[in-house]
Amino acid sequence: MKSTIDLSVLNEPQRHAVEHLKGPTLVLAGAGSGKTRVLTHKIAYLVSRGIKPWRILAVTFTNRAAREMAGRVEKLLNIPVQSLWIGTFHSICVRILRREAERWGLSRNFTIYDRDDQLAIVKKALKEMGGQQDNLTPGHLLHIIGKAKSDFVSPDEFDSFLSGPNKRLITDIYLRYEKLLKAAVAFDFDDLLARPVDMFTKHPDTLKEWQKRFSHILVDEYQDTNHTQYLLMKMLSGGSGNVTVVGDDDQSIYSWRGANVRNILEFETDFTKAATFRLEQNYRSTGIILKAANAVVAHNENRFVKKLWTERSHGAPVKILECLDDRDEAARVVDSVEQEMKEHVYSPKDFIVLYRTNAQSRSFEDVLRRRGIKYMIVGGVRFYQRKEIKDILAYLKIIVNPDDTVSFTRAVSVPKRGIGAKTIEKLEKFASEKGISIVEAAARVEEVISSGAILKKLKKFSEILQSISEMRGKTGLDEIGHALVEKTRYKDYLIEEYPDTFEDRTNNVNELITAMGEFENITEEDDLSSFLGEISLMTDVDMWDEDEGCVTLMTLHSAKGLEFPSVYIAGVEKGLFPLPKSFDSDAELEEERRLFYVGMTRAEERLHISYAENRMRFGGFSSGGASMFVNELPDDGLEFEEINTTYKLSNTLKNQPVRRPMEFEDYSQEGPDYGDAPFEIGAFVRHPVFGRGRVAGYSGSGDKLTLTIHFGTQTKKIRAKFGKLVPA
DNA sequence: AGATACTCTGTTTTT
DNA sequence: CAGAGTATCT
Repeated sequence: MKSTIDLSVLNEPQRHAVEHLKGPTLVLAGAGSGKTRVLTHKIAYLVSRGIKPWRILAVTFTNRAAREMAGRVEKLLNIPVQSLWIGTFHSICVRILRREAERWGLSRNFTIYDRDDQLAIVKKALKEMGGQQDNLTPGHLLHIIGKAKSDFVSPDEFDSFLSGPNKRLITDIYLRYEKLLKAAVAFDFDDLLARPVDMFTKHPDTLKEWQKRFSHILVDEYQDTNHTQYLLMKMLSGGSGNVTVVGDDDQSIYSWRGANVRNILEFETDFTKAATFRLEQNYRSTGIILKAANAVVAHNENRFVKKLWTERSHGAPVKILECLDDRDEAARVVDSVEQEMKEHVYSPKDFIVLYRTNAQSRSFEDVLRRRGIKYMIVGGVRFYQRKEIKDILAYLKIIVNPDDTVSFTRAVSVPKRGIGAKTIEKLEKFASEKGISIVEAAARVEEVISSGAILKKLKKFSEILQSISEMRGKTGLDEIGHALVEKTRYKDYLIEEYPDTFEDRTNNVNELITAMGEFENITEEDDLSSFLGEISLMTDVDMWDEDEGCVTLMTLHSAKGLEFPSVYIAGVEKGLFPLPKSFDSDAELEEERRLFYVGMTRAEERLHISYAENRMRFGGFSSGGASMFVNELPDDGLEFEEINTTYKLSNTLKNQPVRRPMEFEDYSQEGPDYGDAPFEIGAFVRHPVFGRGRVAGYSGSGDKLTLTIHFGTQTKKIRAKFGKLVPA
C-alpha cells in the first residue's frame, strides 16, 4: 500500500514537522496555521513509508474531527484506511477497555454514565451519608470527583487531595459513589480514561502489547489534555517514543474540565530530545482579523509568545455592533447577515453566531425564525440527552447491562407503571442479597413483593425486556427499536404526557430508530452495546452537518477547530463575557480571553462583535455594555456601529473612524441610562429615552462631564461618563 | 404511587 | 424564569 505523498503543498515548518518521524515531536501551531493539515499529512506520510495503518494511533478532540481526519487521510492516500486507530481519548479508551475487559477482570458490557446518571448516583450516595450538608451540592461533589479522576488521584490519595472541614464526608461519599458505579457495572466519563491507566499500571504485560502495537502516536489539541490523558499517552508511547503532539497554548479553554496547559508548556522538558516546530503562518484569516486577535491575546501574561502572521490582505474591518438589548442584538446581527448575503456571495452556511452561554441562543432563534432564515443550533440540549431519547435508551442499556440500576429506575418508570421508589428499593435490596442483577430481581418479583397489582405490572415489564433481549443479535437494531416503542406503547405515552410537544418528541424517537438502522458497527462488539457506547460519547458538534445550508449557532467552546467566512461573536459584554466569576483569578480571566481569541480566529473574512446595554436575564434585565475585551481590540481596523446612528453623520467625527463606546449616565431621570455623544456643541445625539437631541453646552471635564442637550422642545442636563475618545 | 402546588435556587463552558 | 426539589393531598 505504498504511494507517494506530495509534501510540496506544505510550508517549511509544516514539512519539517511531517518528515520528523522519530522521537517526540511538539508542534506549536497557532490558530489557522494548518495543524490538521500537518497531522493528516504526517499520517499519510507514515503509511506511504510502509507503516501499517493499524499501528498508528491518532487522537482528536471530537468524534467529528476524527471522522474528518480519517476522510482527509484517505483522500491523500487514495485508498481506504479503515484500520487506522483514530478517535477521541474517550472512544479509544472504550475500545481498549472492551478488548482487555476479560484479562483485566472487568465486564465488557459496561454502561457509560453521563452527567445525569452520575448525578443520580451521587445523590444516592449523599442521601445514604445523611443527606445534604451546607454547600455540598451534588454538582459540587461531582466536580471534586471529576477533578480527582482527571488528575489521576487514586482512592488512597483522595483524602490528602482534599482539604477543608468536609474532607472526611467527601471521601466517604466518593467511596460510596465508586461502589455504586461498580455495582451498576458502569463507568463515568473520567473512568473511561482513568481505568485503562490504572490497569496498565497493574498489568504491565498488557501495556507492553499495546506499546508494541502502536509505533506512532499523534495527539491533536494537546493543550486541552488532562493529566490522566497525559499519563495514558506517555504510557502508550513508552515503547517507540514516537509521539507527535499538536496544540496551541493560546487556545486552551478547558481547564475547568481538568485540562492542564502545563502538558504542552512542559512537553520539551518532559520528553527529552523532543523536536519542536512552530507554525506561525496563518492561512485562515484576513490581516485585520489576525491583528485584532493577536492584540487581544497579548493581554495574557501566561503564554508562549508567538508571532502569527499572514500573507493575506487586510480585508474588511472588524465590526462592533452596539445594541440596546438582547433582542436588538439579535435583530441587528441578523440584519447584518442578510446584508452580507446580499452584498457578497455568502450563503447561510457561511455564517456562524457564537456566544458564551447556551441561553443566549434564544433571541437569535426568535429573529431567525421570524425572518424565515434557515438556522441550526448546535449544542444546548443535545440529541441524546433529550428525555424521550434517554427513555428509550434506558431500556436498551439494561438489556446490555442488567446491573445498570440508574437506567432500570428510568425504564421502569416510563411509561408510568405505578412502580415507585419503594418498590425499586426492595428490588435493589433483593438483588444485592441474592447477588443477582436488578433486572433479574424484577423477573423474580414474586419472591419480593406480594402486592398483586405491582407484581403484575413488573411481570409485564420483565416480559417486554425478555422479548426484546431475544431479538438481540438476530435482527437489525432499528427493528429492536421499533419493537421496543411498540411494546411499551411509548408513543401513546408521549401523546398523553406531552400534548404540546409530542410531535417533536415522536420525531426524535423516529430519528433515533433511523440512527439505529444506519449504525455501522466497526468494532468486534455486538451491535447493540457498540451502538450504545458510541452514542454516549457523541456530542452535538459530532452530528452537525455543515452542508445543511443553515446559519449556525453555537457556543464559543463548541466552535473550537471550525472556521467560517463570517463570524459573529455576540454578548461580548460586561457581566457576561468574561463571566463575573472569572475575576476570581488571573488564570480564569485569561482563559476567558483565550476563549474570545478562539472565537475571533474562527473568522476567515469578516468578524463582528456585538454587545447589549441591557439584557433580559432571569426575569428582570441587567445592564451590560462593552466588555473589557472590546477595549482590548486595537484601534486600527475597527468600525463601530452604534445605537446612535445619527452619530456617524456628525461632521465632528467624520475623521474619526475608530471610537470607543461611551457611557451615559442620566441623573435627571430614572430608566435605562445609556447612549453616547460627541461633546462638541451642536453635535446630534440620540438618547434612548428622550430620543434625538442636539448638544447645547457642557460643563465639567474628563469622566465627569455634564452635557446640556436640547431634545426638541425640552432641555435636559445629562451627565456623561466617557471612556476615552481615540484620535484617528 | 402519583398529582399538584409550592418554594428554592441557580445560571458557563462539555468529553 | 425555569427546573428541581419538597410538602401535602388524593
